Amino acid sequence: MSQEHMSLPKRRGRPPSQMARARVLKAAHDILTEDGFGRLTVEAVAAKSGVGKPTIYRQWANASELAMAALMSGDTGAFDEGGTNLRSALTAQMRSLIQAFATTRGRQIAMTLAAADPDSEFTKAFRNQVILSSREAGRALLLEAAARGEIMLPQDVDVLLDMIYGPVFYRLLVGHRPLDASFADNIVAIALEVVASS
Amino acid sequence: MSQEHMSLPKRRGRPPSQMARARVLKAAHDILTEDGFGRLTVEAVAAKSGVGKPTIYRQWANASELAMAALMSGDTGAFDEGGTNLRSALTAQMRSLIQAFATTRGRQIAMTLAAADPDSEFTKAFRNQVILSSREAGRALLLEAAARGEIMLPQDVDVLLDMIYGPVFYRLLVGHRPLDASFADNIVAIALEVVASS
Amino acid sequence: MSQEHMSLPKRRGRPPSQMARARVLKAAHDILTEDGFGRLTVEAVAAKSGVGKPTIYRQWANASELAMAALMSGDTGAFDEGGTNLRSALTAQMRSLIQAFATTRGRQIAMTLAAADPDSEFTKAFRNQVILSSREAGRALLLEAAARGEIMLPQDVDVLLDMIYGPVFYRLLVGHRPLDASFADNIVAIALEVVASS
Amino acid sequence: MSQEHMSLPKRRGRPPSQMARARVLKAAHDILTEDGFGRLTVEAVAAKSGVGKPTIYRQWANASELAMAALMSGDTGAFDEGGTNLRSALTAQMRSLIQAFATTRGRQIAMTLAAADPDSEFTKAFRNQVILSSREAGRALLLEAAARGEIMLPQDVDVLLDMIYGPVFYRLLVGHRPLDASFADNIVAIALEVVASS
DNA sequence: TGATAAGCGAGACGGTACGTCCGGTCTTGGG
DNA sequence: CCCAAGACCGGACGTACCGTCTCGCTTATCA
Repeated sequence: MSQEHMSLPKRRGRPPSQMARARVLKAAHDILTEDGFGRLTVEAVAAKSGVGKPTIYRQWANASELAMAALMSGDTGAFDEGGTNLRSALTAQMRSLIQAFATTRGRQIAMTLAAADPDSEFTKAFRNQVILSSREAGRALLLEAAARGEIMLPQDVDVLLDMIYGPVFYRLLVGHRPLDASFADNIVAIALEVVASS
Repeated sequence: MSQEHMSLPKRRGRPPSQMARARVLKAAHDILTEDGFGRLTVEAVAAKSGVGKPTIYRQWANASELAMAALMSGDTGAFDEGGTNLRSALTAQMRSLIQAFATTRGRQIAMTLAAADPDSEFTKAFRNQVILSSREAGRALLLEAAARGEIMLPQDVDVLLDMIYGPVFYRLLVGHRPLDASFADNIVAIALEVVASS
Repeated sequence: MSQEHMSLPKRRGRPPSQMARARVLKAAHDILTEDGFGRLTVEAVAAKSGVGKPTIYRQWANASELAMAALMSGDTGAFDEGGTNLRSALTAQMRSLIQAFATTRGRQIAMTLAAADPDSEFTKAFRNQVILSSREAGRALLLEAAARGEIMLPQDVDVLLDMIYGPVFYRLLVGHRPLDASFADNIVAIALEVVASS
Repeated sequence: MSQEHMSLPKRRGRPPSQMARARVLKAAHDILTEDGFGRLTVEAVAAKSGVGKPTIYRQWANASELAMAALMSGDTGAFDEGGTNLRSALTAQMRSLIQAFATTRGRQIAMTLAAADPDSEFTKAFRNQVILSSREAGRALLLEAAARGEIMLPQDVDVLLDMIYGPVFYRLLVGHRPLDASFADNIVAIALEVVASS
């Protein structure tokens, strides 16, 4: 009696082919990793996947949305949470994040986000799943530690979170300094100084 | 030994036209502010400026470089330094920076940077002049204050600088939170906690 | 031996809808007269008629056949036979024919015929009903007059008929001279000179 | 002082490539003879000729114009004028004409003409060069014979010409009777009856 | 009277071709 | 020797239709 009102649209007509969708995402992902964002054209994806261009355009409005879908499709969003206390957990997460973004893929994610229509629903989903999921995981770690009384959070946690995760994208996009493990460690060290309770 | 390093090649033929260069930059700037980065094509700039495409390609390798040149051309890189002590100076600078980037122009700068070849000399100049100049100004403020004994800097100042300036680009690119004056103030407040000397 | 050849298959299942057929032909006819042959696509007919594409393809193999069916559906093939003697009857028929073809519809008939598969059974029916019916009516008039002894027919009447009716399509297709009533009269005059008996 | 006003445009910029033009026409001609008018697409011509689509569209507005250009390019418009007197000359011309059109090419010419925009300048040139040149040659033959006093022309020679040349296109397009040499002979025979002077 | 079979609309599918935009290059005549 | 103009070839765009194929629904005949 609970989920009877769930979406049972029973739409007429031939349903969209899940196989076509999967082949498109696979092809887009391959092109992205092999040739880069600049080569991810709808034409190339259609040719590589064997799916017609109109079929692609039926689901995605342009190459940017397709790129976001491909980047999301093979992404769990999970991070190694490496320990019980805040410092080790946050450090593990930051190292994992930086390792994930310090590759070609990281730059492609940045380019994709920069090129995307910021108001599209697709873009919002991409932001939440790919960009902000780490930020939310970090927020959870901080809130738990604060609940345990280990730390004192500032009134505006969002700013602190941006100061932790923003620098990763800053270096990724600007490239003035390397993205490496010691960068992760240093950010965590400074952040923990801020929330040191005493 | 004085003017040997001067550039007096006395090359034969007609010299490059400074007027053509200026018209191209003007047209590129106008297109950028009116239509956005996506419409800044060499074709459109040539048509609007009345300059031939080859003339454009002689100076800039592609539309990205042209966009960077246009964005640099009308940019002094100067910031209002609003006071004598660190907090007011840093706050004034951050507010000024955020005000400058919290517009369409800011997003175009991010898109341009994301699309540019990261190894190009042009891109490096753009980074230094448009992106990193604020960061270097901030570094100067911090170093001066440390020299006065007002603050204690961490061993790696670069990380602290990235935690101050990275969040601006993070919000600019990701758009999850607004870029406003209170954001500037909050960042400065947290940063100053880190460097509090006692 | 009487109704064995009748089509009484009494097939099971839902019979084809005569209403769908009528709506398709109506829509095709409307598109043809409003937008021309180039706009007569199966897609457009389906959309305008509210009939599904597969239903259309069940009866007609392509847009050409559909166009021919639409052009045949509103066409009686009857001509005003305006008099008792050969000259007036032939003149009346030619004037009527030219009036019928000297419109947009005439050109569409020519385009349809040119685009159709010449070996299709559909095309043959279209030719006989729309193109050649006038020629056969003319043949009947000539044979009757010859039977009355008014004229002398050449050994190959087909060539004479082609010389009477061919020029109409010639001008229709090539457009070098107008299709008007005096053209009808002049053709009849020359044709009658040929068969003048004495 | 005479041809100074001739077209010496001295246009700036790179001139259109005659080689590209020739390759396009060659490819179009080959496709026309090998696959037929229905397969003559701009896409296919571009692929076969190695010329870019925009280059093709710069010269021809659509596939029909391209087909007409290809059909004109390999066409001298000359007919064997087989003799000194009217009957043999006209017979030779008609046989030659029918032989030229009683092939696949003939049907393609008809289809091309039917599909073409009747008001385009291109179409007019095609009509004059490919369709009506034979008619004008026939007019010349008749006028010469009339000048010699051999025949009596009707007041409207155009109608007579249409009755001679129209039947060829009639049979070509409608296909109800074969296009052969005896058809040519019969048409000439009947036409000469009309102009018999006595 | 109820099963079952065929036709129905809707609509996605893989495709082909369209006509256009822009990229980056090349070739002119003119300054 | 550079400039403007402008055509070149090529790659990709996003759209229109093609003709085919599932769908779930409707309508008829036959068991």
